[in-house]
Amino acid sequence: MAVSEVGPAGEAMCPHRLVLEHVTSRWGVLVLMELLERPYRFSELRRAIADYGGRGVSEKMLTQTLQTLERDGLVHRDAKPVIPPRVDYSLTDLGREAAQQVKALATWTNERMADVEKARRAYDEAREIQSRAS
Amino acid sequence: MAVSEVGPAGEAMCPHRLVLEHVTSRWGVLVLMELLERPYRFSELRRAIADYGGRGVSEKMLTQTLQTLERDGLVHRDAKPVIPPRVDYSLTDLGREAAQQVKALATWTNERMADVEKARRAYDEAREIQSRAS
DNA sequence: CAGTATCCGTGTTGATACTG
DNA sequence: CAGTATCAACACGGATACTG
Repeated sequence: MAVSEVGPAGEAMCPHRLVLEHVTSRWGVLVLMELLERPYRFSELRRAIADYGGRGVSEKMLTQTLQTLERDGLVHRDAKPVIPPRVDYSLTDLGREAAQQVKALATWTNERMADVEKARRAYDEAREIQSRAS
Repeated sequence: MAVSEVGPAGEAMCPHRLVLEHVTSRWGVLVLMELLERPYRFSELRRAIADYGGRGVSEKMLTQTLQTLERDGLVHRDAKPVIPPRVDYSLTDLGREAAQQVKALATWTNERMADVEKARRAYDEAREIQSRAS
């Protein structure tokens, strides 16, 4: 069957929001950023993403993410008819543009991390004081 | 209790990925983009987001999103002690930077929509033909 | 290796009711 | 108006087993 055409709740929404959701999805972000560096094979990509920490991505989710991005024309899938199978994933021109935007966002996040953490400490401290006054 | 400190699955991950998830989250994206235009009150923001289509955001999710973004230092919350209550939300300088990145991504998505839809048609057609050869 | 298919737990979400 | 609290549903994501 076809890859998901609708949002999580199945409701209609303007089409460009869907693409935005695909691109900014949990694994979509990481896939695009990795592929920005170079093409990857399936398992290779899975390992690369695992290095970001956490549990990493399951085969199922990676497959799903790649299919969605391929369908949107952002990722190119090159399946070589050899045994054992070999499939290379790379970005299309369109995908490269998307990935660069995502990368910019990730870079910004990285640069501003100190400010964010400072804000978080201030926020938590304020709440701490407030709850103390119960 | 404190606002979510961990990812969906509860696992540890590098801190900047968390911020990225907050910013690119389902409602985070829309909140940031709306606030980039001007400050909003709570319900006003809820209505504005509903106009994007779909079911819109629930009060709970909007609250949660705003709290997360506030804690990260991206959103400023200004609660006036009046009756009935009035709370204005706006972007901090940090938040404005984030929102601009997000906006750029959304704009790109919008501009490239035609290409994406073309790719989707091609993808679906290819699968159609393949399934016909069963 | 690179998937697909299936089942299933659980977290995220949303509806509802309630408070200040 | 601007939330908080509680509960139920459902989609997401993961584990496993299987295929080409």
